[in-house]
Amino acid sequence: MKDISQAELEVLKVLWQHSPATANQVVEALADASQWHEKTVKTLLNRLVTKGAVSFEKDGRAYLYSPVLQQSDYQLKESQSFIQRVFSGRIAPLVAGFAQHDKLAEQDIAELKQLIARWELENKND
Amino acid sequence: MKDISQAELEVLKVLWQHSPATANQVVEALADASQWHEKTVKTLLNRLVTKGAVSFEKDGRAYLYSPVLQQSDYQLKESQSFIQRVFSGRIAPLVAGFAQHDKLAEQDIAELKQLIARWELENKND
DNA sequence: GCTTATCGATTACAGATGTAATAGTTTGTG
DNA sequence: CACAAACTATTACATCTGTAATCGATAAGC
Repeated sequence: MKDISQAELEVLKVLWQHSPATANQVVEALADASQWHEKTVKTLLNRLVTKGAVSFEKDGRAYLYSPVLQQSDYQLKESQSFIQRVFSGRIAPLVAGFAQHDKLAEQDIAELKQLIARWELENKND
Repeated sequence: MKDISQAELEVLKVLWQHSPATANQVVEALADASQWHEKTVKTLLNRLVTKGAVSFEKDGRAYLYSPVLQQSDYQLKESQSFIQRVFSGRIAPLVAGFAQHDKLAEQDIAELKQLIARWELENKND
């Protein structure tokens, strides 16, 4: 699968939230957040189809688009490549950077603690 | 500062590890990891200079290159934009994804626990 | 049935990027 | 001093990306 560009990602996000969707529904969903012309959004949809990240089925004259690439798969793959590229594969330094610059909220800490606890339960083979 | 491309980043990494460095030193440092032609590396160095991410001073006929953009600054900025783009700004889901796919090592957990502890010390105003 | 509005498909075009090759300049060497 | 070697600067070029406009088909209304 070819890389998804940043503009394409915004379109994909819409489909992840609600699919299948017509091109116009996607255009409308993006109307608030972006200033994209309808033609632009349709080009992006097309490129996503070409890249295999989105599929469609005909519904009369219009198409109904659905994501093929799932959000969780995208997130995992992008996370891994990002962490590899920028932090040589180590995840803690990323979180540490956030902590140092006050980008961590109470909620983040709580969630991190919880998932650490879960991890330790499942890996109690110390 | 214009965006640093992925190829440019590899060059920057060399300078973060050792600077100042001549173009040839950078070329050699990249010789193992990549198949880049010498000319390619020099083009990338040039683009980094144009983008303001790298500076140089003349040393005879050759230049000595140094990073202007610091690694920690780059990491923080990229992390924030990545987390925003891919995880709507929440960092815990990223770590959770790693945990679910067994991408977390003992050491990662240890580091995370430690930084959480530090965070809680500094934010004991609950 | 014909025309028009509406879809998707195709084409456009400038800037970024990957990956070099060539041109121009300086310097060490004979 | 002249020439060659070694640097950097400039140029090249295909592909990807952002951002649309135009073309061609088709469905809906009159």
